[in-house]
Amino acid sequence: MLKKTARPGPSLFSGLPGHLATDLFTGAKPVRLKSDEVLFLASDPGDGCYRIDDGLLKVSMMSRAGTERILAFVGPGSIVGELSMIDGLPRSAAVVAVRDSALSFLSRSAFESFAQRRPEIYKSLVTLLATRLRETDTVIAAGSFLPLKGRVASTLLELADHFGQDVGSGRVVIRQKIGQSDIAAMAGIARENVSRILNDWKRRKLVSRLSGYYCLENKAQLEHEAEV
Amino acid sequence: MLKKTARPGPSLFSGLPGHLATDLFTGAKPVRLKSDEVLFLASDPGDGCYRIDDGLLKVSMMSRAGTERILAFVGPGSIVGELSMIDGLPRSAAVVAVRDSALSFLSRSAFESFAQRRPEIYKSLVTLLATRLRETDTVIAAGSFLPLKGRVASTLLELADHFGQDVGSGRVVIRQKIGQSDIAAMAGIARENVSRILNDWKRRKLVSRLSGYYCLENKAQLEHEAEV
DNA sequence: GCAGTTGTGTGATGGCGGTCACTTCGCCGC
DNA sequence: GCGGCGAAGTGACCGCCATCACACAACTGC
Repeated sequence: MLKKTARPGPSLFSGLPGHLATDLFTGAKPVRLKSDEVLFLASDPGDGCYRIDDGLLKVSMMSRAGTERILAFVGPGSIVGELSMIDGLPRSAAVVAVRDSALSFLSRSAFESFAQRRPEIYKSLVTLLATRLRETDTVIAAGSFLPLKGRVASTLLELADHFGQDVGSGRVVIRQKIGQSDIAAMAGIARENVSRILNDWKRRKLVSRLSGYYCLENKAQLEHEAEV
Repeated sequence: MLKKTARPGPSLFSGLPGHLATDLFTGAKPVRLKSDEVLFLASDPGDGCYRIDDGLLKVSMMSRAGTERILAFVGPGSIVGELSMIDGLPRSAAVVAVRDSALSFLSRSAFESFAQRRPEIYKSLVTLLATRLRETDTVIAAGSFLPLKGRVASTLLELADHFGQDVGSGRVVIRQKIGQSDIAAMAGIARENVSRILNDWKRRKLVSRLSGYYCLENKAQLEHEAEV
């Protein structure tokens, strides 16, 4: 399981080092999305990436049957759409705004001319992609080895890593309105089971809800559930 | 589904452009592995990568219960272990020789001093990682949406992409001795079901076996099975 | 407040696919 | 050839989890 210290402030997810990002995205075209608006869909053509300035989006894949698998929620500081920027191939996943959001669009050519002047950007990109790769590996492992509970635990911990705020004695609040259908789509299981599991854990004091936000009461125990 | 034209010759999987690779790996320490020998295991420390010069290895993850999930088979020209080289973190997966193999080891420091002189290497690395990411996304999608048959089809097609040799009228032979337990571990399902599915397809003339090698008789139909 | 809408809780049911227990095949060495 | 042994085939069983079908809460806009 990948650990990341939850920081308040920006760069919640895999982003770029601050100074580089500001330079790279100066002059980038601002984009605004309203809640539920689609940035792009899988297999769309596209050759640029976006930095999230504000809001919250989800990265997901859809089956033809319409079921959704959420790969990640991404907030301010994160980059999305970098794969198509790199290789020019169609989008590999969809990105949809979960609520009103503001992004900056960077075209492939703009990126390449910037990279000409500042080749260090590639080094940062490499780091970013490596982080992504480790995360997806974790997802594959969870999907391969863990039973339902384990996957939910793993999902909650991932959310806590990205959006968690520690509130003493190991309690972590997930500071985003995430519903159980979202958790289900992240874990790749049925929504009903998320409900059952979460209630079980509530009874056993592993998690709680504070005014609509889920709160991990006993992270260590959850990590144990997520153990292979 | 990611398509790649099957080429004969080296660079079966994601590798580096030839000239760069030769420069980068001159002076790399040669490593030999016998069949079944372990190159490294997940969570091992490690900070260098390997290029495969000859042989065949598998990249896999193990559950604590001992079940295995194979992420990929990799042959000559491919790179493994690059994540730890990039970020210095422990190995994210295990790499084991499927048969006697020869590799070249490149330490992190050697890489970095090379990168100092030839920053273009980062660009290639970025491309390599992007390809990996697209592949793992495909795996997640298959695991999320496809039923057993679909996953087996998807696995066979992946093998065909990497190791396939076209032998006319759309027939493709997978030129590696891959057993059904391996296919099962790649698809993330039980070996018995691979057997049942493969036999069903043999009867329906979708696949066949030519002296121990699996052969896709009707790739189009398999692609249809792998459709979401 | 009330109705509409969206999110959540919980039982009943059924099926996909994993597991177990074999048998059968094919290949290698002697 | 003939054991031996690992890989492959196949049936029977059964458990996990998706699905269906609701009741119920919680949160909107009037």
